[in-house]
Amino acid sequence: MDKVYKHQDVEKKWYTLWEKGGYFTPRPPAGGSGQAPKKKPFTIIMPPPNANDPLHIGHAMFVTIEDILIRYYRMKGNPTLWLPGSDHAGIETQYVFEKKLQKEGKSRFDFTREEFYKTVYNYVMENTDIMTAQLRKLGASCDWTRFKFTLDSDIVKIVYETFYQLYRDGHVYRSERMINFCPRCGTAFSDLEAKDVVQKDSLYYMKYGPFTLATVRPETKFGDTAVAVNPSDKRYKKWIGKEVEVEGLMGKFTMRVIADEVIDPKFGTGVIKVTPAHDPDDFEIAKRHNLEIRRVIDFNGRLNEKTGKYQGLTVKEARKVVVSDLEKKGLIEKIDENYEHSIKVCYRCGMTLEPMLLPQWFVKVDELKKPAMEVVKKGDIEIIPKRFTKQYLNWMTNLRDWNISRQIWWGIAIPAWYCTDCTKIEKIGGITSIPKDAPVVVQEEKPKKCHKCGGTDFIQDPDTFDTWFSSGQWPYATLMTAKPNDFDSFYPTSVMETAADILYLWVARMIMLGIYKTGKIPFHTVYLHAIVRDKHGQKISKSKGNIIDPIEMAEKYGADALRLALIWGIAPGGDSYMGEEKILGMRNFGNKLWNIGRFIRMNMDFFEKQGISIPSYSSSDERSEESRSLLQSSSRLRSNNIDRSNLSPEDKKILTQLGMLERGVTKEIENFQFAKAAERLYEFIWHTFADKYIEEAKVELRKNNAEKLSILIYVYKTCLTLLHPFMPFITEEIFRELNPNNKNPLIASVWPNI
RNA sequence: GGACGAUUAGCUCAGCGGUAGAGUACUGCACUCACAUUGCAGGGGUCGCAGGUUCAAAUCCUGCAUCGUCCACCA
Repeated sequence: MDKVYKHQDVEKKWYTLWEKGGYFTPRPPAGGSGQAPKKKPFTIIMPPPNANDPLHIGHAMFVTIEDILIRYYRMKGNPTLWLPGSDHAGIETQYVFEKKLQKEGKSRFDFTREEFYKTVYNYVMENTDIMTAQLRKLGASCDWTRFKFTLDSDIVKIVYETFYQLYRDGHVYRSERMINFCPRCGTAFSDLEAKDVVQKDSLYYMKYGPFTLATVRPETKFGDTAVAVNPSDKRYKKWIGKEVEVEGLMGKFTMRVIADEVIDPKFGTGVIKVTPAHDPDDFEIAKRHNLEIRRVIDFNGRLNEKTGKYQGLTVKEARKVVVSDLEKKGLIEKIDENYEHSIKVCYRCGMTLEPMLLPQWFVKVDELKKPAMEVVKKGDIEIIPKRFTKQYLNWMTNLRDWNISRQIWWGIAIPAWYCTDCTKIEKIGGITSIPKDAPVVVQEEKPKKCHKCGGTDFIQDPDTFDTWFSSGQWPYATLMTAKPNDFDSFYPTSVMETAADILYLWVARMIMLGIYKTGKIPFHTVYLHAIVRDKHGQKISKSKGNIIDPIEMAEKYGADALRLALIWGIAPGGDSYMGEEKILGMRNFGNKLWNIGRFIRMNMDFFEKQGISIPSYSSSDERSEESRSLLQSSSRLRSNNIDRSNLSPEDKKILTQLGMLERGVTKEIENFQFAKAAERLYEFIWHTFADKYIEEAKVELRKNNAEKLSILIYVYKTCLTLLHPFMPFITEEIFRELNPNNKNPLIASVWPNI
């Protein structure tokens, strides 16, 4: 054995051997004679990484955890499937790509939609290759023969079927509602994608006919269609229902005064202007009072032709100009400059979101959420850590209809068609707007003839699906399309392991859609890991410059060291911190492990040269399928050639401790306590086995005590087996060094039976 | 405005009813005989604050403080 473990060569070599050997593909349950009870399949659907960016440390986190589980169950003999994939990540990818275009001085509007789609597709394909190579580097033992992409035609077909079904069942509808629109990204977002930011703004008290009212958005005044007060507000009672005359920037106009319960008399002066087209609350008020809805801001974030000389100004610019003009006219009474409130910004680009009216497709969640809550309440789906159960249920309770249409090109086109003869199609600020009540045909193919007017020209809905609408179907969509019978064999899956911050965005939707489409839960257990932080506990982000590149770390210290460092010292669901020193420490552990192997190998060589035979102490490499039953039925101590009475107290002690370790590690893995399992192994291997037992054994080895060596080999090999899920490469390499003639690699060895 | 989490050794975190733990950092000694990516030895904490329950509390309860996360349509 080399003096130093060379992880670069070893990792590449073994990954190729494993993959070529077909070890990642699920094998039928053991028990050739058909006597052995069939073991339950163990399945994880990999959260598909976005196909637009190389992997970051968070990906390395889920790879580590999932690979530990997968390797463990595979060694236990369960038919084990880990299905990999990648996500087209609509908005994310389009954003990244448009930024790239911007650098080249271009925009998406320089392309036709088809060209754009094709260009992004090629870009994504290139990235996918990088991404899958990186997953391999980290040791992910997933089944590449079943790799799926969210835009694979068979996946898209299933996404469409679900959409048709939802539409037929009345769970999907098209409607005009106030949505969060990002003028820079040019698309609407769901509520979850709108980030709340608290900031200080000016609150303007402006004169408005006989009233003074407070607003932070004077620039929207051109869209006002009423003035509202609280019905019980004595100050304004006499005005309710009356028309008032208001002096404005574009002359005098009249405005109706209405009363609505939502108006807080304590806010400002107790009077508000109602701007239904640009404020969600005002929109609701307008619906109750049948007010006119007048849009004055376009989808490009600029004021439109209804605003006279202000047309073309951005919201920000317009606010300044409008305020200064109002001041000139003496219409501003006072300005509170320290008004603190929260606004919604685009989670992607940080731009202030404009509440806008645009017809959108929605999933009605009322009926979908009921069973999705039930299964969690009843424990059919267990969420780990437990505290997220409450969060999940709470969120579900308050869940509102889900906007699933996005005004972007990169994604799955919505299969809906409108007859151009009986529909008035408008282009507003780069957005194609189709009226909310337009007759729609929901199907994949372009319809031939309009049932209403007989027209033959149709336009497809210009929008694409929210990425989460397709990834929300991932567990069943993948299994229905990967290999024949996969769905029957592996659905519902065992564990959904993912980051805690997408519990709502993704997990909740998978549960709702999974139950709706298949009648079954998509997975039994949800295991949520928290975010990886840097060594100071800071959130990792590009802007902070504290990025830890997992691939760089794996190249420097080895994937094994990185993997162990990632799960080291964290409670389930607790935040993980990651510093280079930690990886270094784990690399050192690997070095220790390697040197124990060298020590044993050297002694084996020495004994063999002397012609001393080493008794076999039931080594795990010989646990073939045939010997499995033997192992299951009898104690390993009795199944070997060692006379138990010869064991020294130290031997008995180490074997007892080893037994405890086997039980401990097994229990911890099954309880998702990976850090505990790893710590037990670390402690035993280094401080119990190496520091104490081996040191004591040296005396006996010098006396050519072959039985001592056989116990060393046995304990060590067992450790390698137990450690394999955590550090697959180095354990596999040492294992081979100790058994050069054994064809059966450690990845296919049998987990110690307990 | 709600909900949840955190507060333990210089740093990052485990422990969650029974004599304070890990990694890392630090100090001293030790390199022919597996490993200096090492070994041996050691220093370092009234476990955020204040009450309470208990024979016994980092650990359970109550309140407070600070930090963080999520949720919520308030102009």
